[in-house]
Amino acid sequence: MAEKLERLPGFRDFYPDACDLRNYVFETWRRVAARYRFAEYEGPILEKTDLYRRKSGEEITGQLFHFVDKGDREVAMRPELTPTLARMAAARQRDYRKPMKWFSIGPFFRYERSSKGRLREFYQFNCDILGEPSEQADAELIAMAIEVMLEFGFRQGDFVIRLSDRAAWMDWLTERGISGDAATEVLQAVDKLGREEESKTVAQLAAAGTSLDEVRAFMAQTEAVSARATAISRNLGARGFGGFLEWDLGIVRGLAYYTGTVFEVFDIGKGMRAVAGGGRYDNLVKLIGGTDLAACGFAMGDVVIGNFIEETPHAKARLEEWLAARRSTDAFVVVADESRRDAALAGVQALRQAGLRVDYSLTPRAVGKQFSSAEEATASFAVIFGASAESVSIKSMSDRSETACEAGALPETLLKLLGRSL
RNA sequence: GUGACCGUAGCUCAGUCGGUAGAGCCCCGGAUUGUGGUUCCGGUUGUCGCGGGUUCGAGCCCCGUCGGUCACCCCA
Repeated sequence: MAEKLERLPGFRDFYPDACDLRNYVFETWRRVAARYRFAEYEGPILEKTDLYRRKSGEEITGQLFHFVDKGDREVAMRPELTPTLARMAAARQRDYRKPMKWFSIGPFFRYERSSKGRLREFYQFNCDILGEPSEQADAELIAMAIEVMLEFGFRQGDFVIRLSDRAAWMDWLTERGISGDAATEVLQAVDKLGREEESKTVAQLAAAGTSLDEVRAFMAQTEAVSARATAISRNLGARGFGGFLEWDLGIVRGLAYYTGTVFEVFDIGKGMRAVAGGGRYDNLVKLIGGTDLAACGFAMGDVVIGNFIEETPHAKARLEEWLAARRSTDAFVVVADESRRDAALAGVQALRQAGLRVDYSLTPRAVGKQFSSAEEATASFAVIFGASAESVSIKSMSDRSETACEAGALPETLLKLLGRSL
């Protein structure tokens, strides 16, 4: 009895349309990274499970695809790149001039129930700056995140950068003598402000030794909260990106390993979701690799940004334009007389070797069908090999005008018609 | 992990009171043996997600299970 071999839940088949969208996203990410002079790197997809335990604790294994390999090693499919980056950076940081501006695009896996924008398999664009403690690095990353969004065709009003400073929170808590679990409680309450019932928040804050009013007064400061925050606002303002910023000290980002600035790219349309997120994590490289190295970075996933593009008309239009260019065909060779198939094949190869995008029917088909295929392929020209030996006809698919030409002169003639040169 | 809704052709879906399944799209062929987007004609495809139960009889009702979607939890 043959069991149905279906795709695993939360994993993805990339049929051509989905693959085109994915490649559009990747290409856009790479183009922006190149502009900001980030170097591309990649790490292994499988790592020791301990690498993730070290950073996040044992609970993390509940959300990992992990198993014991044939060599009795506990291994896990990577759920994120930062621990790998920390390991790699710590091991070889002396080989690279600082600051190290690195980016990566690759697949990640999380064992959790999938929902909108969250699957078990997803791709992420990770950008990090290592070895630069100044907030000028944080600002550079935020600018890059904004530029990625602009490159996708998003505009002011589509998204905003929500940012906060976790270090300012830690200073504030320390001044009040709040530390350890109590500090965690406060940040957790702050994270849930607006989502949790106020009475519960009030009680939680009181138990930790502060109050909702005190917290709100602190949060009202926005970019004046710290010298670092002020510098970031000034930096981005100088670039003309001030309008994208929204200081909100309520952004704590999951109480992770962040030590300074934290920010997220937020969809302010119907989605109201984080499209990308990041921040400064100055202690992680030391924790994982034993070497002190200041670091900050952000990541953007392909699923949410893909949805956001599809839902935003002007971003989608840019995608469609890219797809049309990618799918176009310069010439479709029509074999109108089968006795000329050899000559047509020679023509196909000559055109392809000249760098043109050329297609034709692999097997004999009615001429009308071949033209339909040319139409379907959005070909600019049809090149017809008919009964009259030695000559071919180049027909414009748009205005239907035909140009006769010697078979040997086909590449030059067609390039000229396309407005390109050899 | 909790809850709600949904699983019928490759896709989108219809399927009445329980009586052994249909449309559109797509794809392929033809009308049309050397010239296109239209039109017309024809054709392929289903363990009705899977397993069990009720029934003379289940796509339909009941239970379970798997999968999908959404909300919550979480979000590195």
